Amino acid sequence: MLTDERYEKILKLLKKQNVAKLAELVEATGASESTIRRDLSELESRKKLKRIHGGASLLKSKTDEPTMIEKKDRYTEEKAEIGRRAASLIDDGDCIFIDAGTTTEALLPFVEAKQLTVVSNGVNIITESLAAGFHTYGIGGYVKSGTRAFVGKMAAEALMQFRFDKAFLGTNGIDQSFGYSTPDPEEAHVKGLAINQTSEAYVLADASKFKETSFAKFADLQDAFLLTATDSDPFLDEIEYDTNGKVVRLS
Amino acid sequence: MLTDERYEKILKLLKKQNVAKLAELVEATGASESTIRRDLSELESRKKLKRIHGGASLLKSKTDEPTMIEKKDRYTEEKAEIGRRAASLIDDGDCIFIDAGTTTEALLPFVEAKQLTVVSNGVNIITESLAAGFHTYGIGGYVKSGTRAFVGKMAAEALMQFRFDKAFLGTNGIDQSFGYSTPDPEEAHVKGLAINQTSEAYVLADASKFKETSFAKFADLQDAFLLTATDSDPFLDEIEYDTNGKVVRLS
DNA sequence: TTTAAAATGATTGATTTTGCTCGAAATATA
DNA sequence: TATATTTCGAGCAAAATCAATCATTTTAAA
Repeated sequence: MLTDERYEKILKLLKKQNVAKLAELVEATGASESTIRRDLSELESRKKLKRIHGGASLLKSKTDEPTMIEKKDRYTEEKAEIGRRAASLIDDGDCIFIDAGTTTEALLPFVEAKQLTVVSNGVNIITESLAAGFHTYGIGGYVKSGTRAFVGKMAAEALMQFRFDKAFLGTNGIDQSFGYSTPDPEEAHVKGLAINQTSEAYVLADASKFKETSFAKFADLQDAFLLTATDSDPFLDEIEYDTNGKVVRLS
Repeated sequence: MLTDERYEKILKLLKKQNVAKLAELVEATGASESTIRRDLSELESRKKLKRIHGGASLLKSKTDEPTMIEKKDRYTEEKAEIGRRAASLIDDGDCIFIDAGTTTEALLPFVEAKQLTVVSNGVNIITESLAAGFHTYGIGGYVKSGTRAFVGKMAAEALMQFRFDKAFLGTNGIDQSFGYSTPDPEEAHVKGLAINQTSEAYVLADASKFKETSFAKFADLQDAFLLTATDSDPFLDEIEYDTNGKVVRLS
């Protein structure tokens, strides 16, 4: 049995069972314990699986979503300030789009408007908006497990049916030449469409996103206002100069 | 039994029952009391559950609405049994529709399939399906605040783009002449469409729905299988006779 | 064919996990 | 309140698993 062949078998069995005991893998491959141990070490370093005492398990843990929860804890202060500022832009009776993500999630708690129509591609946002008592629309489509955002063709088509007064978007990178970007092209597409459908677009970002580029660009800097938690940052000044004032400052 | 396997089992059982006694967990895993105690300590420190004297309980997430929780408490046993039965109908690789509502929410915890595609009009269902690691689609549209269900024209159009192996629906009334009905015509419309798009439709209902009629009819009794928690009820026999066997009995 | 390199399987001592026991703490019962 | 029962946590020894090592086999290269 070739080495790669064993790797295949191990991963296949794992996918089937989620976890596998060392003895099971020995049985399935016909190799010795030592070899399987070495295989597991190798596959672990390749990020294909996780070794556990007595065997191995798949990486993706089905039940928990550490990314969302962990992310939420960080930068809480800054995000709250961003949310506060964004909320102050909203008028009673507005029809707004709120992007999926943790930064945009900080917006709704600060909204003062009594009457508001919220459209979102984020499951978490939808839940919050309902709890706040606003008229709420979700765009449909495939739901990404990480960010819990609707993406894909269905999401895009549904989005085309709306027009917004304001759109609030998250981002993963802001770069002077590459513009706004995010890791997933599918999500980037939805963000881009949202910007097309709105009168005013705002990108909400904390300082960790400055001068970063991600895989998929969704807008030029000119296409949206940049909204951050601070008023004085040299990077902000540069952006403001480049875009003829597309930066939100606290008035 | 591997450590991670036990963790999974413990959490799964907890999700199913909300609380679990130590003895139950010992029974379910085959491990000793000491080991389960150690597992619970570990899982508690990971914030996955809360230890209580005699066992463990879920820690309630603040995103759940109080109204939802209250409703959940009632008929819990019966709903769990309905969920169990419905889940047993699902095969690996199926593509299923799950209706919004509390009764249908009891389905997912019992699903054993590894690979499953879930389409739903319920925000709560979408969240659960994601947590369970399934491929998840949401139909879009206006979100009703009470049931947190997508409704309206957008929802209907989105639904038309899918075909299901099985559809699981909730209802508010089952009547021999009026068929299946629910209070909101908008929701009724979506339910009706879902039935059109599926090979097999199942209506999940507890005994409180028998001989009730609600405002808006969404299907005739012949259009779907009736799935309840019991096998012996005179009303079931009548339905079965009227519909030529459209009642699911435990086999 | 010869030689070097890589992979394998067995062995061994170290480490981790497990189940049991027992006194303490919490809960239920009288 | 007092007493009985259950549950808990810590310590310990047995069992399972692990990482490291080394001799042997297989593979590749010269």
